[in-house]
Amino acid sequence: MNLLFIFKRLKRRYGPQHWWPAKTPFEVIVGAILTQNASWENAARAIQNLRSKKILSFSAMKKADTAALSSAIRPAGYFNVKARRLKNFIGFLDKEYSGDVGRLFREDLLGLREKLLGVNGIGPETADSIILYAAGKPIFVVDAYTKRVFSRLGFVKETASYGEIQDYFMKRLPRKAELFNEYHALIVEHAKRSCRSKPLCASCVLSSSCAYAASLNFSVTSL
DNA sequence: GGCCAGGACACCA
DNA sequence: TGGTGTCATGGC
Repeated sequence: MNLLFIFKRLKRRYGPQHWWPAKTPFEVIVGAILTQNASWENAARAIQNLRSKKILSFSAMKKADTAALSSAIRPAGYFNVKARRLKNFIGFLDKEYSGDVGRLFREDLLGLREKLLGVNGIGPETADSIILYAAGKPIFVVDAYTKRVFSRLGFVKETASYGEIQDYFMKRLPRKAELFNEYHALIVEHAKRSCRSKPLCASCVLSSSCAYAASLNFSVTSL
């Protein structure tokens, strides 16, 4: 049982996920910030508000004041914080790349990651989501779902850091953006359907008593 | 009414 | 380096 095998089973079960749900790379970036510790549904509401208020572009967002932004993105939660974070990114993009996302993405993967992490409000997961889903560069995105599912499976420790989990995947998978794209999306889809309960659900994911695991033909003993 | 959702950061020891 | 408090809406 390896990571590619799990990927194939997840894909067979859930099908292609077509991530990221956005129209442009800029919208991916906005969405990545808005979905921080929020459901995608709420982030999508906030994006729709930005769209209808015509502040879903670099130039419009640059002109908009923070109060207008925060008012539009209320449904995503933490709206004051996230409005500031959007502004931080806009300021960074303006200053260093003249507002051109394409120029930003011409940085090599590690350079891009370092640049993004330098923006206050963009942490590891948000940076990697932007790199993978907006820039199309191969980096594995780790989120709470990834950690929950794969620590339960015994692949990584429950206390593993973001970097440790990311290394675990990237050392064992071919470095292909399409694979990383689909894998992360499938983990999210699977976890949303089967792993919501807390404390850790013993029957989650790969236990033979888990309906979803059974549907995937997984079992802990076959690991 | 409580818990959770595709985190990140400031602050502290 | 690691732990804790904070930010906040909307669905179940």
